[in-house]
Amino acid sequence: MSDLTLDDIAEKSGVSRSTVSRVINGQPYVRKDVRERVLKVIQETGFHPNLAARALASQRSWMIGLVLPSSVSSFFADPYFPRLTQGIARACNQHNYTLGLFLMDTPEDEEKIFPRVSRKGFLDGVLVQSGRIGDQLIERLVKLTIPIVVAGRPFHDDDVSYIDVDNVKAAFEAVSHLARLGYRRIGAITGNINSTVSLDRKEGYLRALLGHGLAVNKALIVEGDFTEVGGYLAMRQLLSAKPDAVFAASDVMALGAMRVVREAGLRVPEDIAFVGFDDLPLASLSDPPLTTIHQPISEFGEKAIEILIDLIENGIMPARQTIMDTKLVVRESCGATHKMVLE
Amino acid sequence: MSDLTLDDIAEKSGVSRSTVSRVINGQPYVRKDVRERVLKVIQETGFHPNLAARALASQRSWMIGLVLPSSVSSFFADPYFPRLTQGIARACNQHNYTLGLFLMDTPEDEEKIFPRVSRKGFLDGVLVQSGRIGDQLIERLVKLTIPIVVAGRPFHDDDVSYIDVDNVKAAFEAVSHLARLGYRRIGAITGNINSTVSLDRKEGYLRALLGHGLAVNKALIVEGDFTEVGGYLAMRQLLSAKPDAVFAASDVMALGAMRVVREAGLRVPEDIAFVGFDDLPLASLSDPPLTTIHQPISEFGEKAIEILIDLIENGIMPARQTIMDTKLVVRESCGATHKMVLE
DNA sequence: TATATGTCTGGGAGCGCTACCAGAATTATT
DNA sequence: AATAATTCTGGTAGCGCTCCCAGACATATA
Repeated sequence: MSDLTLDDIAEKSGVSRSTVSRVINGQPYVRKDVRERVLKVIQETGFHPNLAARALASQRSWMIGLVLPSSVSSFFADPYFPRLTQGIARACNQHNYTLGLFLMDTPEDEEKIFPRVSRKGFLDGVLVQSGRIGDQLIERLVKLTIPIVVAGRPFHDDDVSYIDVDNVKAAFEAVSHLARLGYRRIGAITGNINSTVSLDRKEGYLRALLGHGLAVNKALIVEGDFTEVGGYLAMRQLLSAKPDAVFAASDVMALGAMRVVREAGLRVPEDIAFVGFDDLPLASLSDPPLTTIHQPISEFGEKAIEILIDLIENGIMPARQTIMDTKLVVRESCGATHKMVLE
Repeated sequence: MSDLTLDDIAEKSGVSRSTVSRVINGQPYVRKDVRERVLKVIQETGFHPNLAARALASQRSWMIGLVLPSSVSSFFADPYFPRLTQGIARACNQHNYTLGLFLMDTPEDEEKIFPRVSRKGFLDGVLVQSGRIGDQLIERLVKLTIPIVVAGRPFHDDDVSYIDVDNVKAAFEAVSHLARLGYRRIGAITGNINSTVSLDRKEGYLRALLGHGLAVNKALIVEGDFTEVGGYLAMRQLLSAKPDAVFAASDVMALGAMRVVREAGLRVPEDIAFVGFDDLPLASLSDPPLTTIHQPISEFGEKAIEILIDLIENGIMPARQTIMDTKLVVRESCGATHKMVLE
């Protein structure tokens, strides 16, 4: 198809290569009729400039890398990441960037991919998902001079631009909601405790207990791993501590946990109430519908890309932190409607 | 970091740029000690060749595009696609290709992205997800001379390399299994009927009925859309036709459908048996565990990439069709174990 | 009319590689 | 020892763009 070059188009439209370049890049200083003539030739021939050549000459690839570290293995177990990816892809399209996907399965993958990400002139910027404690990847990437934005608060957040939701506050609200409904033995199923998300949500849980004069009971806190199975296993453990309500750090885990309750012959929310986190479409479809924290996942991705592009196009500025809002969505699993009916 | 060029490395190791290039690309005709010397300098400096320059000079970008047409809107609704993407990403890493993700939300996106995909010298090859009938995208891509592999049988399958599972056979087996268990009123929840997957699975369903002397009843066939909500709605419609078993064209739809059964106060499999399709992790965790057709999703993606790379590296050969095997996984939702206990 | 200011256009250098070619150095063959 | 074959190395010409500069042309200002 487009084996044509700028010179071919130049010749066909009787101008110089420079002028064609100007037309293609929408630059000023081209007479109107000339511009139209060139545009017409481009249209007719179906010409598209060679991106490799453009990237080499302009030192810009118009490509953004999305890096998902191997430590975040739940990518495809948790619908969160596909949704995030979707938001990111949409934003990239909108801004005419191509999205490169760097999905790492294993730490060895990381070694293999790192050079590719770090090559100068290959990526204009990188969006990295925050991983687990001790993960060196982000720090290594930050050391390169390449523009970078982290999705989710990284452990060393000094001097790194990142975007996150206020997990502490969100969890605080979720658990406070349960406390206000009168639950006294509120359990928690956390995510893998080696990530900031998990730590922050746990922190919110603890603060809420404190704020409502409830004692912290270690037996009521179990670590999950953001998967349904993880939620299931955690809940089996939690059951013996006899919680009257449970805050799960993700909807998927809440669903797994609720399965345990059902299998034990107990009811949600009458015997054990639940609040989840994410507000995936699943949440409103579960039985009973799940009360949860709504995260604007897709917008989160879009915003992340916008920040990154700003960084790319307007240079390195002091690292910027962006915190997005969440919202408690009350459905039936927390027993709020149930309780109101009773009163 | 790597603001270095080949010439810098050449100078530092006292050889010419050509020799360094040979070393980097593992070409022969470099004296052993020279090679080692150069390698050492590369290591020490952390040099990585500029990919844009390499792509321009060699006319190879080492980049593969994964194109998901807007008609496949269920990218994040259905865990199938994330899993597929994972397999694809893994294979790309393994073969040192970078994966470009072209996720189209709307038909307008398609217009915007198409030029980017078709640009000569930008992508070495394209893997496209088969879309819906009338979707022009694949045909447009095929017209370009770029190597292309379609995931899922396209409508016009002449002269296009594609990879798929034998959906007809798989559905046939699933439904035959139900028929053998003695169910007589076997319903079907199909996918959007404008795609080959859906048509093929429906075809398999019909053939199985035929093969077991069961009448085809239009009221027992309802169109879904591969989402849980779609399955839910389809089942509500299906319920009045009083099926004793249902074949759902995806696990996710089966799950939605089973929810209807539960809400109607009926039991699975005693009142209505179910067989799904995909064998997602969800399937073994549902209540009851779902009998389903196992697809090797991740391997499917890997195989697709391998075919594409072969196409890229060894030139255009006659279009190749690859069909992968599926397997019926019997769990409890079909009532097989239940029936055996009764007998 | 002469000069300044602004608008338009083409030429040429260069981005950092690969690939080809010619010649030097080394080894094998007569 | 002379020649042929092979291994090794550097020089050079692009790949297809962008970007800068100089000059042509058009319009505004004195």
